[in-house]
Amino acid sequence: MTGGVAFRLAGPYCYPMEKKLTKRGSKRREQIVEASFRLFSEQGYHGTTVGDICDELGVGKGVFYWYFKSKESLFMELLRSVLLKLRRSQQQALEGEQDPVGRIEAGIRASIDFFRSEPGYLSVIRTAARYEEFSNFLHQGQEVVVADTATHLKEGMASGAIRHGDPELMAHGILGAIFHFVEVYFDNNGHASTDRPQLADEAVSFCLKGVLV
Amino acid sequence: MTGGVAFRLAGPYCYPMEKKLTKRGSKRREQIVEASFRLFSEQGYHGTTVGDICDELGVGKGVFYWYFKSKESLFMELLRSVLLKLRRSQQQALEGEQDPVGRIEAGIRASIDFFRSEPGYLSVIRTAARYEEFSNFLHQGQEVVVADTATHLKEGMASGAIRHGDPELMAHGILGAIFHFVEVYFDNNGHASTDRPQLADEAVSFCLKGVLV
Amino acid sequence: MTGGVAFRLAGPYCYPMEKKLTKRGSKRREQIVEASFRLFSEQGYHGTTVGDICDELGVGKGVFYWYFKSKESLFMELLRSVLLKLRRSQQQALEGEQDPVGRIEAGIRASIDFFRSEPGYLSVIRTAARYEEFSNFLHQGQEVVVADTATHLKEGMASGAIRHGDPELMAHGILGAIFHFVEVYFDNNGHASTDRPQLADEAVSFCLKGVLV
Amino acid sequence: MTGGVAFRLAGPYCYPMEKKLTKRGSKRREQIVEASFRLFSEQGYHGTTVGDICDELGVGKGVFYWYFKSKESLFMELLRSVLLKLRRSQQQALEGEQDPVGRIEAGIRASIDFFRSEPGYLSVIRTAARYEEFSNFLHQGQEVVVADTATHLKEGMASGAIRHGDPELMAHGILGAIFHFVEVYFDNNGHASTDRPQLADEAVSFCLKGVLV
DNA sequence: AATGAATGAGTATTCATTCAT
DNA sequence: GATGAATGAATACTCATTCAT
Repeated sequence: MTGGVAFRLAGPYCYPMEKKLTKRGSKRREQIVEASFRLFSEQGYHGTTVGDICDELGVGKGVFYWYFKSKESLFMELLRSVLLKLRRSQQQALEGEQDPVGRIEAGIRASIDFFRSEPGYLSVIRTAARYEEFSNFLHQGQEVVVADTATHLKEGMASGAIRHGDPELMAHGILGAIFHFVEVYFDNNGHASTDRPQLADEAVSFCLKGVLV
Repeated sequence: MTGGVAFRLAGPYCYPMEKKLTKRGSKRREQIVEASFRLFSEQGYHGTTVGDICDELGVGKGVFYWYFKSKESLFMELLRSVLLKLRRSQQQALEGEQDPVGRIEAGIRASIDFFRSEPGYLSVIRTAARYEEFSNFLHQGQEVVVADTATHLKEGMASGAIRHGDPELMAHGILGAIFHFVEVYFDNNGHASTDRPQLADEAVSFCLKGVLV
Repeated sequence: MTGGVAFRLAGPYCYPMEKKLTKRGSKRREQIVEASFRLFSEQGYHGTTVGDICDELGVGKGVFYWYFKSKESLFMELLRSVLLKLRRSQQQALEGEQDPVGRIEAGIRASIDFFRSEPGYLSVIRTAARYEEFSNFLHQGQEVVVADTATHLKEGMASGAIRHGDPELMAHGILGAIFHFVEVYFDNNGHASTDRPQLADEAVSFCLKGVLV
Repeated sequence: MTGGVAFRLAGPYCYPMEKKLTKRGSKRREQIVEASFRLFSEQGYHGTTVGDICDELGVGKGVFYWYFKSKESLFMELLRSVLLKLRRSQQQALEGEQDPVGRIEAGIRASIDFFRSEPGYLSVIRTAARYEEFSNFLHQGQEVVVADTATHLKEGMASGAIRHGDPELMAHGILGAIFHFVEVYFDNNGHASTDRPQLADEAVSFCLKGVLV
């Protein structure tokens, strides 16, 4: 059983354009990815034009379309890569955790650390959530995380550590709360960031213990 | 102390354009509001053009600008109206509740019922969250709800009903979870709706009791 | 021989719409003329909308078209009226002057005083000069003034007071210089007004020396 | 001391958009400049749409915006170029003239020749005078010419060649007269052009007599 | 006389994408 | 691989004028 997110890697948009790239070409491609990540984070998807990206690198627009089929497919690649990174840090965090509750806690902490480490990640995900073109893909990823978390919850219920209830719904509750915390406290979108060291502890408390005595 | 959300009613965008409208005019205005509510819900803000709205009603484009200053201001009006309605249903639900925990529960149930009653409401809010022009306004509203919920939480802590912790953070957790539930279960955005009658009960359980035994 | 400007009073746009107006109607009409004079002066022709004018008076747009055929015809009326007033003050100034040089001087002084008395007059004329629709009419008026001044110049040449030369061209020189002085020193268009008492004296000096033997 | 007009060459709008243009691109850009010069001259600024310009060349609208930031900036470029050309022909004319009166005469003749050579130049300047967006720039240029002419006048006063008086005002008189002559005699705006060979001579007479002792 | 409502052609500008070289 | 050039549909908003009441 996997302990993290198992995003579907197949499907539309999945593989980068089939093209044999020279060393120089790969470098150029990577430059585009980096520049666009920065720009999308700062200005949003529609706020960033293909021209912006090319200007940033000082290249003509043809370059963009040499490496990417479209603006949309570039963003999809970015999104997929962010989700993959998130999944990997979650998986790493779970390794070695035997206790289902411990796994959930580790996942929560890993997620918070992930978004704290690079606010651009949150930005990409939030942007993706905004547009139908991407939200389906995001949804899929989300469902996998939920299913995974639900598995841990079920284990916990079986072992008596977790109260009985709808595990899918609980998982959604956790996910919603965590994502909201991250949005509120790491937001770089014009509002003052209000990160606090104990955020992870309190988030874990909230999700695991609830608010009642 | 108010028991619900107290969205600021003053400020920019607050009052509809000052214009004396005849009965016919008010009707037309209302038609525009309704049509645009529908179209924005279905196609999003940028996906809906002023032309779409006018075509829907079979009128010239000038009509739109007779009643509204701009597309943006119409959307703001829609947004304000949705937030106001939400606030009112929350306030109604709180009336008569003495117990702080009861108030929180009532607020949660009212919110869920609200978005269930009309999926377009959620759509408008989500759309607003997407664009900086509106997200500030939304943010303000959110902060008020959070502050309000935090007040109930503090009362509960004082009375020993609620565990000690950061009330603002707890309030954000509740809000994030609820909003996420609503998004997942009432979403009409291409994904099959999966509403379930016991959603409110389980949401209340999650938020109030937590997931641990 | 006339001593001033004899603007053609016939032609297109010439008579106000044929309509019997009640006392109240005449008043309303006058209000429109006054308000639009002010607005055109401040904001220019295209910068002033029919809506602006009606808003200024707090009336509906129908009112405007009850009294005026079009925005254009209102402006023509304004223009005609300004030119008429200018002509009248010039004529008054000439009365009693026997000497042709004295007549020219009087005309110059009268013109300067006229535009100094009400900067809006200049504004209307300048606006008229900007648009083909009105510039023809203005041109006609100008030609009459020129012809008139040329007559004085010819008389002066006959009497030996004025050097020989093309009288029409001299007249244009005077007119051009005067109008430019007025524009530069009475301009209210964002540039600081720099009116100076001795302007008329110096203008007369410049123009008369230019034509004197 | 400069002997002509020293239009400010720095400031906003001053440099054309920085873009590397191929030979083909430069050609296209030049085509746009030429076509728009013609159209602006014939139809005025607001009377000429970006669409007109592109249609004239049989290209898509995007082309325009590839080479120019906006319609306004294109017109500014046109205006700046016309003023620069005018200044250059004035400067050339002054070279070698030692006598201040001679310099003034040369400047007058150069200006008249300039506008006679290409009526479109006048049209551009007149158009610029119509719109606040451009009139400030024009004003600056004008002030420089006036200051320059005033310098010559002062020299002439010192040497006793020119009567005493306000040099700035005299300079404005000359400028106003010349510009008016040009407008009246070279106008192509629907009125028959009535150019006459001796115009320059008579203009010089009028202006110099006006200022001579 | 007057009002509010409606019209609709008109305009500058943007931008993802394609193409010729 | 890369460039600059070109495309053209799309969009929000304006405003003189007309109309129904």
